[in-house]
Amino acid sequence: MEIENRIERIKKQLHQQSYKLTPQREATVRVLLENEEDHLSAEDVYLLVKEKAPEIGLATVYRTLELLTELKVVDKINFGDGVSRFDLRKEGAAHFHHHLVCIECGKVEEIEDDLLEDVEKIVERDFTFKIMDHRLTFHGICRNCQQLKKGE
Amino acid sequence: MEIENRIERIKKQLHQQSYKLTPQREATVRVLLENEEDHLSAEDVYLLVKEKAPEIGLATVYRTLELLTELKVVDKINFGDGVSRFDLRKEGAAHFHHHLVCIECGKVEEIEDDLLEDVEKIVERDFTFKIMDHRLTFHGICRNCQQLKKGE
DNA sequence: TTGGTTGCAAACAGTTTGCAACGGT
DNA sequence: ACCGTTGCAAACTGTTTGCAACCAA
Repeated sequence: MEIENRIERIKKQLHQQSYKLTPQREATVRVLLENEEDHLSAEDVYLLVKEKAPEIGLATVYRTLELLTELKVVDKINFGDGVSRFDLRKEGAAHFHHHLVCIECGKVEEIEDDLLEDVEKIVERDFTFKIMDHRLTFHGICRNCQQLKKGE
Repeated sequence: MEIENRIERIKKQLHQQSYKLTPQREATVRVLLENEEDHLSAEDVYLLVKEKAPEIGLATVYRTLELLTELKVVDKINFGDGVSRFDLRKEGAAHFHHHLVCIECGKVEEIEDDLLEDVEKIVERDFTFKIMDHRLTFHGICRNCQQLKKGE
């Protein structure tokens, strides 16, 4: 099963830096894996983890998410409301994926395609800037809301 | 003088929506104009405004910045620390400009060029997503820090 | 006199931290 | 016994809100 594999790999990653995959941490990772497309906030993760491990504390979830961010297992993102969201990094993905945020319904869609190769070349050349990562978000109206507006 | 012109224009924009350019608001706008390249946080703005108008309250600054954001005079941005920063929109700029954030020294550089035209066409076509605005940030190492690293 | 605006303080939301207790090695 | 980890509560930070006072039209 895919999930078990990924947990095993994360476990090894933790061990390499002499951290442990405690039950609380495992439960947290499991929630992230099971809701991979969902852009959960720390609070969201907390509530979901609580269903399986009711004794867990919010602080532990925060600490785990911070740890996972350091290990680059997840990315901490921020769509402008004051809330951090956490996104699993795809295996071997060199770059952060992009997001489409609908300003009508708030839905967030992900784009895996690397659209920025050309743009990055230009930036690196013209600004002598060594790019390590990027964040690209489009704000607009999603397919669904476009349909709804037509019917108005 | 350039600044006076821009204030005059913002004043008109406010009046059109029956808001007033009060002394506090003017002082706030002035600070933004005088620190145009600086990506100030609300707190930053507050401290700078206080030098000229010591009686102003933090809440007023927040309310003014919110108002200016609504009017699209400024853009509210967010580089991942928990702080909102405010950036004057260039006159007539259809799109938000881009940023280069240096992960060594924290400096933020701006790019005015619209690099995303082609990418946007692809996204609008492939995802049926009507793009209204975008945010693009590159994280990496700036010219300066690259030099410093060479010398190590 | 009305309605937008202000300053202050209190409230709030998300996040972090201090600390004593816990648990595996 | 040690040391990383946990849960809890308190602290903190950035932001928002309620409200009485204010001020220009």
